[in-house]
Amino acid sequence: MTDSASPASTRPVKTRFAPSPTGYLHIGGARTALFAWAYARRHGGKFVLRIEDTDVERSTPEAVQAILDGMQWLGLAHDEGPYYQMQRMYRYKEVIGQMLAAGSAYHCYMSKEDLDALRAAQEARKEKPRYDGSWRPEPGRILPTPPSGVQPVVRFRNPTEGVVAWDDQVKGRVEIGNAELDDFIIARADGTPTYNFCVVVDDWDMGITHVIRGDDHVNNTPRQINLLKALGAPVPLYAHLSMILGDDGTKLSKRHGAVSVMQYDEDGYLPEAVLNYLARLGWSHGDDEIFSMAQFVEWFDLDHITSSAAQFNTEKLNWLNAHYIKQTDDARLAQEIRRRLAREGVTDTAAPDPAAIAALYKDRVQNLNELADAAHPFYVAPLPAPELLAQHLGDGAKAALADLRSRLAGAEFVSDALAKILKETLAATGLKMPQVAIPLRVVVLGQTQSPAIDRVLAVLGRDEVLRRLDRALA
RNA sequence: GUCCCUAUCGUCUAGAGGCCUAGGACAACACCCUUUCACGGUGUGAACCGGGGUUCGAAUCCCCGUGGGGACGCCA
Repeated sequence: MTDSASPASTRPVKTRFAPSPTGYLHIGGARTALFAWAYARRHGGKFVLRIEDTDVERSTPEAVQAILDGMQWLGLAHDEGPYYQMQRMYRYKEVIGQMLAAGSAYHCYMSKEDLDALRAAQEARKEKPRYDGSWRPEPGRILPTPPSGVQPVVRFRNPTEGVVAWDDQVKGRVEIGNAELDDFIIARADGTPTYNFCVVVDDWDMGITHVIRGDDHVNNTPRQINLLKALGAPVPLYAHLSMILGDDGTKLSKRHGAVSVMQYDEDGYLPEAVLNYLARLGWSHGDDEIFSMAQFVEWFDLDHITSSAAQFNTEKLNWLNAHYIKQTDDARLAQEIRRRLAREGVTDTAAPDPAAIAALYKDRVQNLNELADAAHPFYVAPLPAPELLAQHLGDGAKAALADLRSRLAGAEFVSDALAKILKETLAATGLKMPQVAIPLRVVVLGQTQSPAIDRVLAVLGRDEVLRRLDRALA
């Protein structure tokens, strides 16, 4: 048995991102969302956000918010939803009722304890653990009498023969024998429906044509296809994305590497950089490495998704981030400087203009926090470390700085003029540029390294430069 | 244990039988630029998991190993 011809390809494209709100949006989920979003955009279709919150124990409103925040930060806007599965209970119950009536589902009274014992016995025999069908109705078969006081679960009457197959848009054709599957539970004893069932009803009701999701769902796909067929619903196309491994090649977990996308904001990454990085992680377009989301949407296809797992590489992300920071206009970077400095309690950023500082540093930093760190001494006069002073502020250097100070008093504070004055001091003292520039940097910024010192002085401004010079020479 | 997926430089990848002496990017290294450090520029080293087939020809197709991953829940 193969796919019943599904009209998926003739329906308007509709994809979905369906996270369960049991934690934040992590990098793997973000990539899945990005691909599903891009596919819908690429084909002029719709992108649905669906919150799979049927696990009442673990779902939290905070997690829902975290996912929404993450999507917003990335700029992945949905066209429909968010739908909440808990709000669709009436529909699930309706479909379960229909299936029970049609005989494609049945009540099972096996207790959890008996089920566990069954599984344990099967594992002891080195068999694949599965339900044994003891409550499955068959023609001519007499079922046991339901025990009193036991609330039954509802199981799907899975076909016992043949194979389920689909042409996975990433992995190619996948076939799984029905003999490998068992009659899985679609409604718990308390009546709440389970994952595989909700997904199927939702994908059907919402008209999902392309299911783009993580690799870990490959094993659910044959069950969902069987369910879809039992319901007479069209079977969507499936594309299973392989997982993203941590920087060290091991699986991402909450304890290890699977950080919230919002952590990237915290760490100074631009969403453009994260998006571009994610787009290239598991998908490619020839040799292209740097591209906008508009370009990505134009290029994105399922054919060029890699089928093997990819290892996350922070260094490449850093490179992209540095690139995007260079491209970003100074006004936006100034906002980022303000926001990040404020986190450290530096709120007075009136002067110098943070945009001027951004211009000075944007092509030498890898992330926004470095940019803010660079800006910090412009607002808070640094206390140069004693070692630096000892190393760089000898008598010769002090004399040179004193000479410079006297020339600076009446100078115009623009970099060209300042560069000229610096050269005058070199001529007067016979020193080389680094012999003056480095002590100057130490005194003015508390660091031995900075952009061209004339530009730094110009941005810092006369009053502040003279004040810092005087303090050091006192 | 059973089932499923997977395998090209350290990493992300190009590659759909001859265009491959395997290309690009990050990282590394070297040199250049330089007012320090970066940025930038140029260049170098670096890979088809192993074994069998198929074919005139295989990184590309098939099989078997091996490695890696996933699934086997009244979680999603």
